[in-house]
Amino acid sequence: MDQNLQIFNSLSRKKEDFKPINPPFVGMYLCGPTVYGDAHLGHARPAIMFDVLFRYLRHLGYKVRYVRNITDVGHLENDLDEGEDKIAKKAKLEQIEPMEVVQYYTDNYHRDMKSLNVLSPSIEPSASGHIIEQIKMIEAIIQHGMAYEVEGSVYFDVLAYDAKYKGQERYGILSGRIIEDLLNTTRELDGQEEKRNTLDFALWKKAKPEHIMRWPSPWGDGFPGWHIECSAMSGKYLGEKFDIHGGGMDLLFPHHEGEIAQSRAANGVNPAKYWMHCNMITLDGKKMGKSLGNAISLEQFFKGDHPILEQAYTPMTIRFFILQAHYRSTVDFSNEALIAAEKGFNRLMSAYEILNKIEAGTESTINLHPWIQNAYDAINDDFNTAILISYLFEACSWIHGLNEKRLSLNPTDLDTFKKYMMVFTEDILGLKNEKSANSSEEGLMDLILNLRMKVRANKDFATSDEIRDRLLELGYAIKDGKEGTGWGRI
RNA sequence: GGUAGCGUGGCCGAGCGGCUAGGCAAGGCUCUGCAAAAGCCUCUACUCCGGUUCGAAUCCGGACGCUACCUCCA
Repeated sequence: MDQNLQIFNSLSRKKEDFKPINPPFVGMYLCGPTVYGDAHLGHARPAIMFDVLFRYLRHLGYKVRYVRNITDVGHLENDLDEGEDKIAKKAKLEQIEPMEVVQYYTDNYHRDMKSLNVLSPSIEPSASGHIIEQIKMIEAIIQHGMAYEVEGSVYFDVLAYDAKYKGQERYGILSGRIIEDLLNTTRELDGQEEKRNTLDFALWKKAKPEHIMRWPSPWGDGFPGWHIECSAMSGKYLGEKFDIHGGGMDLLFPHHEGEIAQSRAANGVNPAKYWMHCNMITLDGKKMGKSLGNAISLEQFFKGDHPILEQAYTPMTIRFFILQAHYRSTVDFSNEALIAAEKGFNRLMSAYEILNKIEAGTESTINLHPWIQNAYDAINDDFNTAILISYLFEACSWIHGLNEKRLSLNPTDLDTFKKYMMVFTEDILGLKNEKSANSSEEGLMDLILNLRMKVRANKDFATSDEIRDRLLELGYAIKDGKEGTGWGRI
C-alpha cells in the first residue's frame, strides 16, 4: 500500500494521488454491458482495465469491493416516446422471453470475460433486480424538487438541478458541458413535449400496453430510465460516496453526468471520488460500436470468424494487445497490429517459461532493484501498462542471458526476480500462458522426438526430415535447439 | 455549432523540457546436417509554421488533418 499510485481523474482532468475514502477499503464501480448482443472488443477494454485496477489494488493490500453491473432493462432505443426497451426489442425479434435474451448474453459475456482472464467482480447486480431501489431514488429526487411526473413518466429536471448547484458543481461538471450551449445545440427530437426541457432525461418511463418489460411503480406500470440503475446499485453496495467509478469514454456524457446529477439530487453528493474513462477501440480510425455495425465480437476474434480477420486470435493475445496501449488512448485494431502483439506475447511467455529452469549462480550481475521500482512506477503512473510491459521485455533478454550463462543471479536475487516477474505478469497484468498440451500429447511427442534424435545421431537425415515434414502437415512445428528439440502446435 | 482529445520511425504504440520506451517488420550475425525456430546486434522518428527557452516530440500561438461526445453505445 506504500506505492504512490496516481489516477487520472476525469472530473479534474488531472492525475491525482489515489487516497481511498476509507482505507484499507476501496469501492469501485464499473458500468457493465447491456446484455442484448455478443460482447465485442470494445467491451473487453474497460473490463480488462478495471481488472488490472482491481488486481493491483488487491496486490497493494486494499480490501476491494468491485461492483460491475449487468444492464438488463431500461435502455431506450432512443429518447422518443415510442422508445422501446432494447432487450424487449431483441426479444420480440427472436420470439423469446426478454429474460431469455438477458440470460443468454449474460452467459456469453461471462464466458468471454473468463477467457480473457478477467476476474469476477465482487458483486454483479442486475438492473432488473433493483427496481425498488431505483424507485426509491426517484422518489427522493422528486421530493427534493429536481424531478417531475408527467403522464406516468418521471423526468429529471436539469434546470432545477443546475439552479440549485450553481456556483458549486453545475450540471456538466464532468463533461465540461455548459448548460447554455447544450440548450442551443441539442437537436430537436420529436415527442419530447412531456419534458419541460430538452435536456431533461427520463428516470422512469411509462410502459405502453404492448410493452413486455414492466414493473409497478407509484406512477403506474413502467420501467426505469437509463442512468438511474447505476446510481441506485452503486449507492446500495458501495455507499453514497465511493472511490472509483469507471466506464468507456462514450459513457462520460450523458450517462455519468446523469449519474452525478441524480445522486446529488437524491442525497447531495457526487457519488465517486475518482472517475476513470478508457478510450475507444477503433477500426480504420472509427469507433468500434454495436450501433455502428462495425463491432467484431470476442467470439469472432477467438475463432477467426469474421471477414476482416485474417486469422484467429487467442484471448491472451487480445488482452496483451489492449494492455500494450495506455487505456486513455484510442487503439486502432488491425490484423498487422494483432499479429505483432501475438508474436510479442509469445516471446514474453516463452521467456517466462524458461525462467523456471534457470539455476542460480554465486553472484549477481543484474541490479534488480531499479527494475522493480521502475515497473511499479509505471503502473503507479495512471496504469501505464505499456511501460510496464516494456520492462517485462527487458527482463526477457535477461532471462536469455541467464539461460546462456552470460548473466547470473545469486539464489536470493533469483527468487526475487522470479517473484516479481510473477507479480507483474500474472498478478497485476493478468497474463498467463495458454499453451495447452494434454499429457498424452506430451508423451507422444516425447516419443517421436526421441526417435528422431536417434535417427539424426545416425545421420539418417532423410528419415528425420520426413518426421519433421509429416508433423508439420499435422500441425506441429519442430524447433531444434541446442538443448534439444522443442515443439509447438501451429 | 459546442465540449473533450489526437497527429511519433515501414507498422503498432510509450513519452508530460535535457538522459531521446517497448513490440512487430527489415538487415546483419550466432547456432544448425539442411531448414525452421531461437538468441544477439543494427535501424533515431516526432503534421506544418511561428514563439518561449541555453535546450522542445514535450510549453505557448496559429494552420492543416483526424477522432469521440452532444441520440443508443464500453
